[in-house]
Amino acid sequence: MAWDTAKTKQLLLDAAVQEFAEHGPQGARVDRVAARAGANKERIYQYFGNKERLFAAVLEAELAKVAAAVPLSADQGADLGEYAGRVFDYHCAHPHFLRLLAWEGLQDGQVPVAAEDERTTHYADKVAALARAQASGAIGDDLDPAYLSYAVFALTTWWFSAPQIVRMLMAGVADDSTRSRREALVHMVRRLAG
Amino acid sequence: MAWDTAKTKQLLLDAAVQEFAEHGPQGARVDRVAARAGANKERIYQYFGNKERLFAAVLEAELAKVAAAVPLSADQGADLGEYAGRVFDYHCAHPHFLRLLAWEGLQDGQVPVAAEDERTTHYADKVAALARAQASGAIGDDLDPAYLSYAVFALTTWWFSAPQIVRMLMAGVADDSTRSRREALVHMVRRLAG
DNA sequence: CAAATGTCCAACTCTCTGGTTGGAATCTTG
DNA sequence: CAAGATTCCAACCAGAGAGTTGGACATTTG
Repeated sequence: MAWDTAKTKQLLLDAAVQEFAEHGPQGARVDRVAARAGANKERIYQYFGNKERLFAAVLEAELAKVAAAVPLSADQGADLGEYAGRVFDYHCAHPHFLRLLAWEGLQDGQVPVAAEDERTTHYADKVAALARAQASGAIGDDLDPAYLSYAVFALTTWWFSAPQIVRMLMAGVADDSTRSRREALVHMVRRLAG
Repeated sequence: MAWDTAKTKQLLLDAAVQEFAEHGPQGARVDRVAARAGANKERIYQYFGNKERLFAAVLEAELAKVAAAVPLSADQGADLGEYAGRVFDYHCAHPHFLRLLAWEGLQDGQVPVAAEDERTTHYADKVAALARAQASGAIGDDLDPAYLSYAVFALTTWWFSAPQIVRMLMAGVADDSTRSRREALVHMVRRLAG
């Protein structure tokens, strides 16, 4: 049988995504990643160098996915609430992504953020799209567009970042389904966008 | 000299707060906690049992502090924006607390949340205060008070939960000082409260 | 003061795990 | 098909770090 190194590498990366999302960069076990992928531990060091760089590779791969999955163009920015809803939907479907991001945020200040320049321009694009929507009058312009997008991301993702707090906070809510969370989110973002 | 075990225990707890905030439950090193406190590692096992229970003790201690520091009574709830501002100020002054909470949120689903019942009623009180403020007409009532407090916490804390993303998001903002963040936050919460 | 109890610490154990290695199997090339 | 390169893997290594222990010292109690 012919070698299929690309496939092995992909299997390892997928396994690593799961493992890192569950346990974080510290708790993740290289052996477990290899076992999940049905490959040998040594392959990881051959392909990715070490655990730290494997984590970086995982982050970059997932960032690319999410960037492609939920674009924000100028016209879509017109209904910011619905955009937030779509981001929310994405995270519901791929709950591991925000865990990876959360772990990245908690990393030691020493380790550089993965693909920082690329991501910075990516966010700049989003902010610029909001600025255009404001200029066109589609949404209110009393907030700096960067702060407005801050609000969108904060409101959209905090369900996933602090699930234990959300659970305690929502203990008394009659209907706290995913659907009603989404509705509340869309409602709140629309109001913020004015 | 008389033994001062209470002091040693407190020193260990303080050191553990720092260590866990910086490195998380996985990355924290028991030896380092002992060294920071100028005590012996064995004291930790004597007083707290093991690393996991030390982490729980750390969380409970800090939760008690924060609950006492930023109360939300019905009348204070009238200006929800200013309440959010005060919570923001607290976290600026004690940045380690939200890191602890973030790590708690990422824990394995297996380990029980520290002081869950107590915290649940604590949050229920806050939500009830908001509900009263809504009933009195001080703030708008088109949002479930639980979702409203979700928004307050999400907007107030995401700066700290995802600092790397905030940094990239704010790269193009002329004046992104703590002050302007606080102003934007108060403004956004006021608008949400209607 | 002497026994009992509690506090402290240096040194130890033992498991876990990131990373390596030597060699076997597989593929490519001439 | 032979030589060289590449992929694969089982076993190994070394260090780290959670948790323990044995005994020295301090304090209380009778």
